[in-house]
Amino acid sequence: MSTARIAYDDKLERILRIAAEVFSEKGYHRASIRDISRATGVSLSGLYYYVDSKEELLYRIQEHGFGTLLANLDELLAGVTDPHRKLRLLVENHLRYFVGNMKEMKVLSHEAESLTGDMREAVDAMKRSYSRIAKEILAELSAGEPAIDLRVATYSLFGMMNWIYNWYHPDLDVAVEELAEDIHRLFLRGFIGREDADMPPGAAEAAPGDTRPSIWRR
Amino acid sequence: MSTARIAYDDKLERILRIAAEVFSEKGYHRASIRDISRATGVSLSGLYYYVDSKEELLYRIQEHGFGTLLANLDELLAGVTDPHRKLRLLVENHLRYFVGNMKEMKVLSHEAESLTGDMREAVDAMKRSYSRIAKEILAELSAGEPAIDLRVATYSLFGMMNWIYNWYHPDLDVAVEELAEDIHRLFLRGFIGREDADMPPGAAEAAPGDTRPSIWRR
DNA sequence: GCGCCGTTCGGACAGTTGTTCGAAACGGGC
DNA sequence: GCCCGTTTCGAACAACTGTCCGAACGGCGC
Repeated sequence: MSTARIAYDDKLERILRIAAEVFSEKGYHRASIRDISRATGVSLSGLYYYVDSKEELLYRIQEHGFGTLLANLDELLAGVTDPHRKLRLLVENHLRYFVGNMKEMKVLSHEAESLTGDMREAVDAMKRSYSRIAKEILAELSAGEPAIDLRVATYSLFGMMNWIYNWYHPDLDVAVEELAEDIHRLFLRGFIGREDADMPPGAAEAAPGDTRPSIWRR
Repeated sequence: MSTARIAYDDKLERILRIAAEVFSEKGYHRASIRDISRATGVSLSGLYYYVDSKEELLYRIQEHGFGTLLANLDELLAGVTDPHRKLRLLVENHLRYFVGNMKEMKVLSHEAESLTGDMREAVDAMKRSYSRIAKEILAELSAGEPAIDLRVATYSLFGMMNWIYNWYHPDLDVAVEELAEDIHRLFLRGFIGREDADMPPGAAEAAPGDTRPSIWRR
């Protein structure tokens, strides 16, 4: 019974992972269930044993990706009070997962509007709490006198980070560590205005290398 | 004869403008030619008198948008030598058009991969020359010792600017002028590191208010 | 060996897609 | 008033879409 459950979960996970690849390559609407059937080796109707609809496939991919991103951020931020450190951890967490799961993250970033109804709302809610965390960190960081509109700053940060699926190639470009460092520095100096003022020692250092290569296996 | 030509052009332009709206609302693949027929009031087969295929519709929208963006940038940069000033003008030009033509620009940003073959290549070529201009400005700006990888910096800037279709609402958010100022400051300080050093007076000032509200009418 | 139940799949369904074709309507110049 | 090139459209096409149904399969407990 338990081994059957595990087999079921494994197969579902495999379907989701491959579906994410197909969606990221062709786009959600252009990709057909038949494409996913072909890519997974599971028959057309067989897919419907694991999932109720094509939309649920997209939902579970987004839910899974965003859930992991959020959970890991919570874990990383636990006990940390210094906002400089928090920002650094957020950027690093975000980019590490983005680069480590480019296909899935492209689907998260690019297919935001492809969900409808309750599933759309559920994912949007996660997105809202994620950006609220970021916005609060920036508010602490600017401490009273934000020279730059907080909404503009928050979404500029996300823009820098989420845009990478449009250009970043792990083979050609700088490694993730440097990418995270560059984007962190770019944003922080721009936002704070003065270089590293008030920053406690170690706040800008990289987090210990907790790689966790795939969101599908923890 | 000439008035007929004008009528033809006007109608084609109207079709493209409305098609851009439909594409931006439903996405290119989810929107059907029938949707565009309904929105424009032109019959299904009537559309094919103006355009050879659905893909050409998308192509002409992207071509038109990018072409205007590039042409106006060229015009603005003509004769300007100071890289600080150039950057400011680039950001302002980009954001002004983005905000003034949000629907079309969303189609440019979001449907980059929806074109194929030669049309894709043609638009990609425009995109390449646009980012080359930006990259060269950043190279001049950093003058020999770029603390941040140039590719990372360039695409971070584009990320900030192009992401706005995901969050910016003209009614709720700061005006375009402030948006451009914030993003310009955010990026410049982050990239240069020291505040406004070496910046000639007036370089950070806004360009004269040449609004040009729509790319479809010049 | 038998029956059960979780799993798999071929084949079909109705609806939608982009595109085409031939004919009709239009309008300016004779 | 007629003619001819431009413009418009209804109707149809084949291909493809997401989803569903009923039958078959497989291995496990008895």
